[in-house]
Amino acid sequence: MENRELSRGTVGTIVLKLLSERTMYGYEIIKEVEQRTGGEFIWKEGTLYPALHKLEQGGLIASSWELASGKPRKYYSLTRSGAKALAAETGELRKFVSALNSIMMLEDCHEPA
Amino acid sequence: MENRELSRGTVGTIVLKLLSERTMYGYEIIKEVEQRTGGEFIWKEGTLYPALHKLEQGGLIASSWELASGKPRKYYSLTRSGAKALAAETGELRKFVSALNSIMMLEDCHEPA
DNA sequence: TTGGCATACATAGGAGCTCGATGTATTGTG
DNA sequence: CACAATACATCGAGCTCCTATGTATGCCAA
Repeated sequence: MENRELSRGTVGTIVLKLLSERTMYGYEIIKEVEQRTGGEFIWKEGTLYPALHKLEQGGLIASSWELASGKPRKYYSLTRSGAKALAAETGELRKFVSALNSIMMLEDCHEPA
Repeated sequence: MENRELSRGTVGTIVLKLLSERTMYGYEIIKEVEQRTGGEFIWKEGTLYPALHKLEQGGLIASSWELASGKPRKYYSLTRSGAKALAAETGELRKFVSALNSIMMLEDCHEPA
């Protein structure tokens, strides 16, 4: 993404969303985000790890170290509070995009099948 | 908006979009944005005025003082460079929303009429 | 075997943007 | 006549994300 300000405020919500689908570790999240967005969102370690720590401190996610192919990985999972936060933030995001469209008229809609 | 980070990076683009429709002055822009978004985007003076100055410095908009009902107003209009920037930034915004949807699946679509 | 790359964690510092607060001044209204 | 709305402007605070840096392991190729 060229405009580095746009992604602000979305990192935490995206992490919660991914963890609501399955347990994941940090590096895996970075790669998953990059893949799903077709390389549009490329997060740096300095972006994700502090965000994960903050989410854990807030009790929205929980972590546990596990061994995979000899390397220790810190797996994160969504807590009940995290699920609530995800719902709330998804609503905020939806309102934001809707408001943005009311002026910019981006019309990010798919063709009917 | 509750999440104050979301609006980051969108102010300049929204201003360009509004000025592409008609010439406007600062205070008018604030009210127009508030009205069109149904109160979702409420910009403060400390948000808009520095943004306007930066856009003008960059040559994307031009200003001229005019008198309306005794009060001096600084009217802004889009320059040719501004129109180009608007097109580019609109594309960026569209890609951003699309990438966001690829993970969050907000589906901000309207019902067919 | 040794160098390089991907993997995997982490933190500190800097930069940029928006908001809150504050200031000035005029117009319209109750 | 006081107050709200209009209309401009700036400064400092706060938050987030990126760059840079550091550590360490596993794997593959030369």
